[in-house]
Amino acid sequence: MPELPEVETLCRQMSAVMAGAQVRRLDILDARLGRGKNLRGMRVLTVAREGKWIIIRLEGERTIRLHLRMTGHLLWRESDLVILPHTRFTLTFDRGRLDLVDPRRFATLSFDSPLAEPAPIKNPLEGFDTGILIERAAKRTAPVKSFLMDQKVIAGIGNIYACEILHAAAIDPRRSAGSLSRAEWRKVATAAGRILQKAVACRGTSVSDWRDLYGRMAEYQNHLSVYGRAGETCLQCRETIVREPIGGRGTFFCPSCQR
DNA sequence: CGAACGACCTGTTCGC
DNA sequence: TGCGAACAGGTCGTTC
Repeated sequence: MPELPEVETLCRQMSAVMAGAQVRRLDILDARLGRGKNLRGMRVLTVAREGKWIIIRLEGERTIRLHLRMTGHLLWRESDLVILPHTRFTLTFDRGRLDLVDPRRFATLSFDSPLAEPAPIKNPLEGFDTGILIERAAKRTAPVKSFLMDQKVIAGIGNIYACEILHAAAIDPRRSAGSLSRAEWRKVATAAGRILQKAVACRGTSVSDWRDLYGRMAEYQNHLSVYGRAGETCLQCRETIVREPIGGRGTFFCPSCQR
């Protein structure tokens, strides 16, 4: 589910409501998430995003690391504290409760674990270095779309935004990453920066069931050019958008203006 | 090292 | 209407 803009949205909203707050209790409802910790009385220092990871830093060098994978949702609730279906943990504060709701149970939770090796482009919101892209893509034969989604290279881009970025850059997603010219990588970098920034401003993309921390729909789904639009008309050239699997993932593109 | 593919889960949508 | 197949925002492990 959530890619960089969705996770960024949740982190900003959590930071606003949780920073400085004291944990009352943590309850793990799904044993798949592992054992909980006694965090009672600890204050939240910061809530930050690393790629698609959510890092909650607490007093005493304690951290909670959370990854929502495909269907993880986080909801902040202050009234009507009924446990919704598929709730996997609850983190209770004096002023409200943070719930993880995750139907597919792919989300993961860990405590105090070491940070992963940062990707060369660890925060696409701060801009891209085209040189790094070219260097890392050299000799890679996998499709450029899979390359954009490789978290070891760029942290945060997933299926929706990879499709949108390549359409904006007019690049065929099936081309090998190593085949793009410098000028094409510049177009990709520019498109990626612009699209991700705008998606953050829109609080993400609500395809199917994504909602923000307060259960509200996002806005970027109203700006999608290709994702989810198979059979519809390309707004750029009037050709029909197609869907074709790449790397096992549904990929949407315009066969006419993406070359 | 990189690439391809199945596995992990459950719910919803699609096609006959 | 009903039923099985296909599909879904993401990674990870295995095999070649």
